[in-house]
Amino acid sequence: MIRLHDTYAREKRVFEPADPKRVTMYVCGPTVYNRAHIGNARPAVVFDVLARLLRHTYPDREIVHAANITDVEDKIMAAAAAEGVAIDVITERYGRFYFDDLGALGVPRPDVVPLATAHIPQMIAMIERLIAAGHAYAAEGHVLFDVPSWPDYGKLSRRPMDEMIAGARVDVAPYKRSPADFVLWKPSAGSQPGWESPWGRGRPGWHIECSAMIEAHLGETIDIHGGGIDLEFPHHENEIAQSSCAHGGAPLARFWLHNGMLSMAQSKMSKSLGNVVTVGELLAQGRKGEVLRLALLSAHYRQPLEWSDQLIAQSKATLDRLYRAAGEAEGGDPDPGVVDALSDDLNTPLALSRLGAADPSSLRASGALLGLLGGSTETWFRGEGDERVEAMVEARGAAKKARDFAEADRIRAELAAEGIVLEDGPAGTTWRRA
RNA sequence: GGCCCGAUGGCGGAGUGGUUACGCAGAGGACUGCAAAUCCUUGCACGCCGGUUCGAUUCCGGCUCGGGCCUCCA
Repeated sequence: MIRLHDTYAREKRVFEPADPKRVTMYVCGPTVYNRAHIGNARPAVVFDVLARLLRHTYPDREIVHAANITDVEDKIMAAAAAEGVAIDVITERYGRFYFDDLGALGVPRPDVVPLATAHIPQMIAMIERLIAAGHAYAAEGHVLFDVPSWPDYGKLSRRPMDEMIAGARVDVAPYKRSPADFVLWKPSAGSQPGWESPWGRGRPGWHIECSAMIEAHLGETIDIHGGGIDLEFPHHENEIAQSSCAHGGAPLARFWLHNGMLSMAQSKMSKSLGNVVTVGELLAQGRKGEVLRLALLSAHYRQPLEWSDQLIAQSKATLDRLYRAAGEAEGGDPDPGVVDALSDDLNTPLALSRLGAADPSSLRASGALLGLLGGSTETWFRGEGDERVEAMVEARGAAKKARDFAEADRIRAELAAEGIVLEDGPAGTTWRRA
């Protein structure tokens, strides 16, 4: 039995898929205009663990994990203009980087990866339905969602609608009926990417993308919708409004899950603040992707997590210990304690602590649920084979046998200087990279 | 200012109405030629003030501090 914290209800609820054959999950993906930072990777890792848990819990059902790519957006246009290249040069480049980075973190490509630009007709169709139903209106080339027409607006984020309508902090565009109304479609100038529509040449607003792609791939009501807590308002609120109004009031998602933010130097990791470290940079520093993954899972997904070198070092130490315990075992079933911990709203820190009590083969299987411990222990500690090191270890063994400890220690120190640690055991000497 | 979330030992981080995980780091010991790894032992906490209760870190209220969001900038 899985229990998940539903942001909408603000409590943990027992999760049971609506469809006996299929489980549907959608997670808001990136806008591809630059390299992903480690904070961007948190939802991808967290919901990958959830997908693994769902596959384990519902082996007879199809698990459909979808995550979109936003490939039309003003920031992309700005990035393309800055480099003097076409839009799709930017989106293809950073889309590829994104999946490469996630792959390094042990996150496979989701089952469905819809591109916004591949769903323009579906977006237009949904907007037309919203207009027909009286929930949207066209004005000066824009189409706006009529927020006051949807009384449940604000329920997810618990914001009183009258305040949103009354007090907008930004300048309100004159064509808006209510300050709270948001854009579904906006006009594109000649040089901007655009598509023909009933309202002229234009492009979609950000929020309608997710609603249309969810409908196209997963249906009207999905089991789980995930994303960062910073998307709760307005993005997810708007998604709910659009989808529910287009579907006669049907809820968009049965469970809303939100991950907490990563911080660095005490504040949210974000480009605008400059306190960012990208996955690519961390990998280039020699950090192993699996270490980064464990670091991201070391706190409960809803808690904020402070990213630091110490966190990385601790995660590395933890993985060293776990790989040692796992040895070269394989097969086995996941430890029930680990499964229970994950089933309780994805309690990864508790699951991690219970990994320590599992026997080797169970440890491997339990690790697989978390996307950890998938490689061989020898590779983990040594990386590529190294004949030169082997020869030095052998030479030191000979020196030891001759009780020439000065020579043996000299060789050991020489290897230590390269970050190679020797360990003398009953079965001989082994070595590893620190 | 509004809404929401959090506050646990040197650090990270679970959990619980009463005996309070786990990991890292530290200390002592075993093992080792010396180490490393491993094992054993061990010190250290529940932001502040009230309330409920036989009893609160755990429930309730207030406060302080920190974080997130506050609309076509996501």
